Order: sequence, then structure tokens, then C-alpha cells
Amino acid sequence: MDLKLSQKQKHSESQLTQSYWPMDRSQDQLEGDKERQEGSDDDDNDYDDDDDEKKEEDEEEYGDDGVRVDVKSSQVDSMGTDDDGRVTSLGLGRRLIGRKRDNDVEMGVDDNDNEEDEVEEESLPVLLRQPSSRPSEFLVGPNEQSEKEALSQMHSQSQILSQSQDWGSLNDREFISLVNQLSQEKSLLNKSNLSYVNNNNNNNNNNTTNVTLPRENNTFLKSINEESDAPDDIDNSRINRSLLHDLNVVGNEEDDDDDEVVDIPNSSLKQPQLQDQEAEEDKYENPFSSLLPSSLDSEQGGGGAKEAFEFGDYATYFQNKQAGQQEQDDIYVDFVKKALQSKTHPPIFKGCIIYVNGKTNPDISQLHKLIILHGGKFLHYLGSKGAATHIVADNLTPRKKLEFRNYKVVKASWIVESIKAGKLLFWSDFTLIQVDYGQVKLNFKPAAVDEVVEKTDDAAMNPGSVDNAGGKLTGDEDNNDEFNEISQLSHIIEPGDELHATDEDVKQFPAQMDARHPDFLKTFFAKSRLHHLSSWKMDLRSDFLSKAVEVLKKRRMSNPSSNVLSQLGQRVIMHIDFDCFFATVSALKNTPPIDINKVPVCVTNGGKSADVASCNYVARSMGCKNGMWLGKARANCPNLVCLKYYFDDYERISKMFYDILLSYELDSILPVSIDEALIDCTTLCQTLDPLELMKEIKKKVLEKTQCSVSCGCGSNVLLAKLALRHAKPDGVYKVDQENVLQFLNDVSFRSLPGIGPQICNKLAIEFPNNGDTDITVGQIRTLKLDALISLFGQKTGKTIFDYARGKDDTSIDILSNPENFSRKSVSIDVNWGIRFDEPLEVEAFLGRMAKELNQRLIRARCVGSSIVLKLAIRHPSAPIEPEKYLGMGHCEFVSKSSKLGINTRELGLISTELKHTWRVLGVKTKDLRGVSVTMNKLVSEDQQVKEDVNQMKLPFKVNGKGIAVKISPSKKNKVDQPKSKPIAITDIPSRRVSPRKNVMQDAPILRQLKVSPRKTNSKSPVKTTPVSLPTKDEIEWDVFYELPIEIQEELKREMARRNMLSSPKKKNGPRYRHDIQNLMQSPTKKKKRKVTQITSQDNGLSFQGISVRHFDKILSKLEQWIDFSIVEDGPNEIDLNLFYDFLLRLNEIKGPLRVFGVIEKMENRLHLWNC
DNA sequence: ACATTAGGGTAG
DNA sequence: CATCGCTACCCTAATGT
Ligand SMILES: Nc1ccn([C@H]2C[C@H](O)[C@@H](COP(=O)(O)OP(=O)(O)OP(=O)(O)O)O2)c(=O)n1
Repeated sequence: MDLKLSQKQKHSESQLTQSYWPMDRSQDQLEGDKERQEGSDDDDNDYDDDDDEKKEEDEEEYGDDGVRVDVKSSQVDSMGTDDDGRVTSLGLGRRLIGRKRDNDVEMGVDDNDNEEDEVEEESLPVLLRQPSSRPSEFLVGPNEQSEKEALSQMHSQSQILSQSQDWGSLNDREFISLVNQLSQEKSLLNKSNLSYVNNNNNNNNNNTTNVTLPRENNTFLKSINEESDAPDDIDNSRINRSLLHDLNVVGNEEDDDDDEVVDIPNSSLKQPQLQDQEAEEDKYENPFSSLLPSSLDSEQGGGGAKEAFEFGDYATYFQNKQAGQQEQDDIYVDFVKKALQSKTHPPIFKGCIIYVNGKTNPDISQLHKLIILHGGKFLHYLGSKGAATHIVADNLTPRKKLEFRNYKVVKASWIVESIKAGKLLFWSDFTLIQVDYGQVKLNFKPAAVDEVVEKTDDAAMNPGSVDNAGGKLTGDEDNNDEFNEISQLSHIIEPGDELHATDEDVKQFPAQMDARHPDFLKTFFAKSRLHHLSSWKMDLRSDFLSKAVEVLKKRRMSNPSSNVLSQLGQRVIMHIDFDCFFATVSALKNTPPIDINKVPVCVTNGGKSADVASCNYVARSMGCKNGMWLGKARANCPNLVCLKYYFDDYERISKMFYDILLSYELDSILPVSIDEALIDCTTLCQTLDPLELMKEIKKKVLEKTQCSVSCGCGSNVLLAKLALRHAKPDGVYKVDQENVLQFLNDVSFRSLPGIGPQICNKLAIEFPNNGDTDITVGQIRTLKLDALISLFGQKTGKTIFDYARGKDDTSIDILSNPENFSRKSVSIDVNWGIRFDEPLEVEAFLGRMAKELNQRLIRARCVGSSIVLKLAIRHPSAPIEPEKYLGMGHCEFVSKSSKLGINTRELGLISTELKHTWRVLGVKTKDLRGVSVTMNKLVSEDQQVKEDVNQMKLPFKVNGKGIAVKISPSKKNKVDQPKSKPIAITDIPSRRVSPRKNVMQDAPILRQLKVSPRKTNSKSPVKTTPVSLPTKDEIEWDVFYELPIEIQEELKREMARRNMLSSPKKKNGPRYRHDIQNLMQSPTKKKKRKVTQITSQDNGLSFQGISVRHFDKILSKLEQWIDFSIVEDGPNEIDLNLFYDFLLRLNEIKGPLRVFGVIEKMENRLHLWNC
């Protein structure tokens, strides 16, 4: 994983786009060099921790190839001695790593692959690394030779295991039964000395196909073991054949006609295959297409006739379509076979069902042909339940990485190389997805060792973080024993002494004010300049803008002549901006006031890695910049004076500024930010020289605010902006129409609006001779439109092309198209202070985010129907703690949007959806570094109320003519509706509307909640299993934990993929309790106590002034509320939110049972009304 | 073909 | 102690329908 980054870096720096601050460094380089000459080289390090990290990674990984791996292996080694169930496993894990490196050298893979391979080595799915799954005979002999041997065999085993790891095609019930069998058999195996691999394998096959393969694989492995004497020269073909065999059994369900291949004895296959291999190799010297008959290409586009059936719904249609294509494939293969009787394509991919994702090196159509010609199945659409055995991809977005976690994802070269080799190569040598090594460490003791290493790693890079890492260490030890969780769960239901003890911790908690603290958001936003900046802007864009529209309209009414004038072709646009706004105001506010023309000042929170929000021009001349870290700014400018933020004053002064602007007879005014506005003063400038106007404005503002502004003027927004830049500081400038091109010639490309560091970098490649000097707009003008479009895409290319010619048709006319300026989304981003240990903490936080979003939506007077959760995840190469305190460091981003089905801003709905999405994304809690939540598809509240009278109804349905959750049919098209998906496991009851369904079908809450979260059994009946184990609905956890930890992890991942509970419920509880626990538990959740620690204050919880101690009273109050609400035609939104809050806290403090008590009571009440 | 989604980039 | 790395909008590429 580390290597991956480095590799990316090596190849193209600009590809590193997933970092939150990807371009800080280049920005520094680009601008820093221009604005100041002094030492920007080594300052790089301070400027952004990410660069630091990358550098270090570089050194570590490239300086000494083996460093990291060795560290890992020694970790693993020391883990290995812990307890015997895991000894061999871990010990072998180390050896596997060692072998792999040898292998790389010997196999002489090409450079790229080499790097990746090594990276991916660690990332073999755990089950495949699963060394304890080796039959004990593989462990013979401590000497090197046999060790190598063993490893080779392991590899092959892995292959088999992985191939048969066809979880995806099992339904949940089958899967559970598989897990249980696995567990059961393992405990037998402990005594009988058999390997897991075989058993797993068999079980799997049994489950899938009802075919038993009692000992075949065993025999196979055994024979390998006996025969193989050249360890690094594994008899691949044999393995392969066995693999084929194995696969064929799995694949039998779908095609039975190739049995002969399977039945060919291993040895007899060997020769023909080698021949094939040679033949193939020849062909592969040529482009891939040469492999394929020429008719193929035409064939491809051809037969649509089959699809001309009438299909029912879309899903069926696609199923049918899929089937149709499969047939086409078969026909095609037959055709080719007949056409090329001389050459046969070895059925390398027999049993493989392969899906190709995204761009690949041989492109998808080539791969398609290659796959089907070589006996594989090509999957045109990846269904939700993965039928695919492999996914081929050369790149994966972070999102896809998560999605495909539990698939075998291989690079396209796997296909190509396998064909070249004439046999199926180990997919794991071509794997693309890395499994985070850290995942294993969560659950067992040796993890602590791992942590320690990470800590020292971290500390080495960044001594300041030792304490934090240390803290984490102890935290982790807490986590070690999975069984702890069970006892701890009981605390949720019966808070005991321990809870009280931790309550005291709560009070001391602010020791570290991170996102776990209930008040975090409040304090964070209060101090965040960027938050202020954003919210000021939105305020201006709503409040001020509507006021301005009103004022301007009124004026226009009274002075109709301006209407005519405003039609004039040539407009006069001005851009006005305070000079270093924060710095100026803060200097003014400071006691005693500071002369910003002499003293270098900046506004910052203080500290080494704190951002400089704004610095004055004195400081800028010494190399400081807005957004730079204070540490670096200080280094550039040692006598820099730091000033505090004065948010209120910024706001106050801004208001004066805008009042002044609005006092002019403007055609339009558009707020750009707190300190910056665009005005259209075409009419005014018919009678007034723009320069005079600018000077006047400048003077007025200075008088009123004692702060200087600069003004730029031009015929469009672009020119006004560039003129402003030219005018700064403390000046005015007008771009004359005649001089536009000349003016532009020397403007730097980077200073064009919308041109940031990334685009700039991209373009720098086009001007390699430019060296360090900035590319100018004049240079851009020499580029052809096509060139720009191919570089930047259709729109961006055209825009740049026009910009280079001074053309810009951006409208700031707020009067004629006000809708252009209405907001289209509301979002909350928090990428600082995000540190969680437990998924429950995240969910609590998401609840608070939901609340905040709800309030912002209320403030914005709108509702929405689509919500996006975006998570920042610590990049695998980034240290646990970044340089910036509680910062996010270098991150990967993953986002997922979901449709709410109705226009809403209801807290419960939002919260539930977010939590659900969070679970679906399955991000490792401890690596979470940022959370962002966006409501999209906004509709104004008024509009919504008009269109849907029932908007604010109770969150539960009442039968008959009573209250109903309803979707207004009139706006079906506008509302984003979820695809039919299973009922979410929600911890807090909330309606989930199935939009297309009749309202009447909505289950009452309680029933919804009691329903099994996934309708696991509805579709396919459970297949009988040869092993006479009782089929159960749940995992038998006791036995499950007998499995080696890696297998547990692997299975857990699969459970997670299925959204199944991946940890045991409370022991010995009555049945219904299990269900509730089940529902309340996220699949990834471990335990609950910590959240309780943080958020609970038992005594404090009350509802409507009634303490929880008088629970009955609360219940009757709620009943009253229902009665009232029904009479009043629905509850009030505020009440709903209060109630929701209460439920949340009740859940946190008293546990889910209480919540269900409440719900039951309420539902009973509702039933009364029904009758 | 067109709509939707995920990701990325930018500005202040 | 540190530190408060937000947020709306646009665009593109890849997918889904
Ligand atoms: N990375 C940034 C950029 C800006 N700001 C804040 C501080 C600035 O004072 C204000 C306005 O931003 P400007 O880009 O207008 O920069 P200044 O006003 O500071 O300087 P000038 O406009 O003179 O270049 O926004 C910030 O906090 N962080």
C-alpha cells in the first residue's frame, strides 16, 4: 500500500488527487518561487505534513526495499508465539512474505508488477494467507528447503481455496450454514490433523452444488507434497488442472457439458497444455487482437435479435439480456472452435466467472473474447450478489475498492499472462486490492505488538505524536478479546458500576476535544474560519441577495430608463475586495492597533501547524501566504505578528461594505464572499467614469471601515477579476476594451478564475520549456481549442480557450435569473478532530451531523431527497497521527449517495440513512479522518408544502383515512427515490418509505423492526447439505471463535458484505432479545460501552421535563402526544426532533430495550386509533 | 442515448 | 499545549438504465 502511493508518485505526481490537500506542495512551488525567493525548498516539509509523509515513505520504501516488509514479518513472528491455534498461521504468514520476495526476484516480472506484487503480498485475502490451514504434513522439517516447499504448496492451496470461495453465490442462510460447518469441522480437525483448506473447500462445494468431493483435494495436495522437489518451480499445470477440476464442480450448476475436461487425469493433461502454451506465446508477441479471429469484431455488434423479446421489469430484462449474451458467447465460442479446428484454446478460465470493471489494458472487448475463448464466463453486469469469481480491473476508485473487497480483484494482466502461460496463474499474484493488515489485529492480543510498531514508526517521523499513539495502544488492548464484548453488552441493558465509573471520565473528557464529544461540532464551527467563510457566503447569497433583488427591483420600477440602458452590449463589471481582509480587521481590532503597512501580521490560531488565514502585504513580501502553516510562515518571516480571529468584526465590517455598495444605483450586485463582491454598474457608468466610481467606493469604504479595498473593472467578470488582482493592494484598475489581449498576455495562467494547482500542473506538461516561470495567458492563446479540450475536457477546455481571449459570459444578473443563484445543496464537512474507536461512536456522531443538517435545512427553508455521505479515510501510507493536531492528514475519499424517496429534512430519516450508509461503506472506524454529509435535490419548503400536504405527518402510518405517509404523485419525477432495497437495519425506528408501493403496505414500525433485516430465505430454498448439521439461522459463535483468526476475519468480511451481524449477540438472552440486539447492532459494531461513557448522563435524561426515572409518565406523555397529533393532523417538526433526540439518548443510556418499549407503547396507541 | 453516480477541483 | 483542514458549485469519467 505504501508502495502504491510511491509508485503513483513516481509516475505522475498529479495523479495523487486523493489527498485532501493534494497540491499544497506544487502550489508552494509554483507561487512560492514567484512571490519570494528565499528558501522554499526545505520549507516544503513544514508546509504540509502530507508531503512530509510522502517523502518519508519514499525513502523508506525505495531506500531499502525490505524495510517495511521485514518489520511486518518480525511483528508477525512475535505474534506467532502467542497461542497455538495461531502459531503456525502467523509463523507461516511471515514465511509467505519472505518467499514472496524471493519469488519476485526469480520470476522477473516487469517493473510495475513487481512493485505492485510486493505491495499486494500483504494484502492477500487473509483466508488465502491462512497458513494454519495447511495440512500438518506441510509443516515437516524446519529446514529451508521444506519450508519453501511448504510455501509453494500453500500457494497452490490458497489458489484452490480461493477459487472455491464462492461465497457470493450462496444465499445468507447457506452461508451461515457453511460457516457453522466450517466451525464444526474445525474443531474435529483440531484432533484429526486435517487441513481447513480441504474442509472449507468441500463444504463450500457441498453447499453450492450438492456434490461431495470427499478426498480428492486432499489427495491432490498430498501428491504435490510428495512429488514436488523443485519448490520454486511449482508444477503449476497440475495445480491448475486440479483447480479446474475444483472449479468445474462449482461451475457445474451452469454448464455441465464440459465434464470430460474435468475428468481427464491430472498427469495426462500436462503435455497438451504445454504445447498450447507454446503456441499461445507465439501469438502473444502480437497485439491481443491477433489472437482472435477477425470475425469476432463484427460479431460483437451483431446479434441484437435475441433481445427482441418483451421483457417484464428492468431487472428481468437485464437478467434475460445477460442470459442472451451468455448464449451469444457460447455460440461465438462454438463458431470459433469450428473455424479454427487446428488451434484450440485451452479452457484456462473454465469455471471462472469474470467481470471487467473500468478501463483495462487489453480493453474490455478484447478481454471478453479472450475469456470466453479460454473457457471462462464473461459477466456483462455485476449483480448485487456477486456471481463473479473474479473481477478484472486495472484501476479502482476508492469506492470500488470497498465494494469489491470481498471479491478476487485482479489486473487485466492476469488474463493475458495466464493465456500466455497457457494455464491459470495464481490470481493472487495479480491482485489489485490490498487488504489492510491492520484488520487482523483488532481481535487478538498480538495486535498490541503491531500497534507498538506503528507507534514507533510514527514517533520516528513525528516525535510529537508519541503520546497519542500510546493512548491508542492501551485502548486497543481493551479490544482484544472478542468475548469481552459480550459481557460488555450487558452493560447497555443494565448499566452497572463500571458505567458509573466511566461517567466520571465523561466529566474529564474535554481533555481531548475530538469529534466524540457531544459539543464538538459547536466548538469546532465556532472556531473554524472556513466554516465562517462558507456560512457568511451562504448568508449573503440568501439574505443579502434577496434584499438586494428587492432594492434593485424597486429602483428599476421607479426609473424605467435603466431597463433600456441595461440592454447595452458592453457591460461594466467591477470586482471589489478588501485587502487582506482578516489581517486588516484583526490589526485594527488589536490593542493597540497595529500599522499593517509596516508590521508583518497574520491571523491564526497559533501553533506550528495552524493555518494562516490571512497575512498582510508586508508579510507576503517575506514569503507568507494565506493558507500556509504558521510554522512555515514563521520560518519565512521570523518577526511575524500573530493576531486572533475577530469573526464578529469581520461580519460587522462586511455589512458596512455591502451597505455602501448597495447604496449605488447598480444594475446588479453579486456577493462573492464576506469581503468581496461583483457589481454591474453599466448604467451608472454611462454618466460616470468607472475609475472615478471605483475611487469613490474605495474612499467611502475606507472612511467607514478604516479598511482598504481594491477595485478592478472590466467588461466581464473575468476581466474585472484580473483587473482587481492587478490593482491590489490598495488600488484600482480598469482593463480597457482595446487593450484586453495585451493586458492578458502577461497575466499568469494560474490567476485565471477556476484555474487551480491541478489544472496548472497538467498544463505545465505542455510547456516543458517554461521551467520555473509561470505560464502566461499569452502562451495559452497559442494552444488550439482541440488541444485544450483533449487536455481538460469539453467545457473546461472551451472555457480556458475563451478566457485566453478575454471572453467570459458568466452572468451576475441576479434580477433576470435569480434561480441561478439559489442553492442546490446543503452540506456539512468535518475533516478535523475526527477520531473514533468504535463504530457506535461514529453513529452517534452521524446522529449529531444529521441534527446539524436538519437545522441547516430548516434555516435554508428547504427539503431534499438525496443524501450523500462522504468519508475521509487515512491513506494506508499515512501515519496514524498526522502532523497537524487532530488533522486529517493524507486521506482517501469514499462517498455514497442514497435516495430518501421523499423530500424531507426529517432528523430521524436523515440520521438513519447516514448510519446505514456508513455501515454499507464498511470503513475501518479507526481510520476515519473526515465526515461529510450533503443533502441534494433541494426543493424549497414552500414548494414542498404546496405539493405535499402530508409532509410533516407522523413518522408512522395510520390506516384508513387517517394520517398516511404519502408521496405526492405529482412530483414523482423530482423526488429521488430509492431503488428497492431491503429494509435497513436501523437502530432508531424511522419510516423507510417504499416509494412506489401503496402506502397501505407499509409495515407498522414494530413489525418492520422485527422483520429480519435481510430477507435471506425468501428467494432460494436452502439446499440440503451432505453433512448432517442442523441448518441454523445464525452463526454459532462459540464454535466460530474456534476458527483461526484469519479465517474468522475472512468470514466476517463476507458477513459484512452481506450486512450480517458479524459478532455474537448477547448470550443466553431470550429469543426476542436476540432479535432486538440483532437489529440494534451494526454488523461491524464491537461494543458499546465507550459511547455510553461519553454521551450518557443517566441522571440528566429527561423528556419534556420528566425524568427517565418516571418512565411511565413519559410513556403516557407520548400517548397524549399521539392523540394530539392525530387530532391535529400530524406532529410538529420540532416535537419530532425532540422525540428523536430522546430516543437516541435513551438508546445510549438505557439500551435498545427501552427504546422498543417506547415504540411498542406508541404503536399500541396508534392501533387504538386505527380501530 | 441519456441520467445518475463517484470523484475531483476550485475558491475564499 | 496543539488545533478548529468549510462548503457550494462545477466538471469529467464511468456506470446504470
Ligand atoms: N486559504 C484561505 C483564504 C482566505 N481566507 C480568508 C482570510 C481572508 O482574509 C479572507 C479573504 O480572502 P482573500 O482571498 O480575499 O484574501 P485576503 O483578503 O486576505 O487578501 P487579498 O484579497 O488582499 O489577496 O478569506 C482563509 O481563511 N483561508
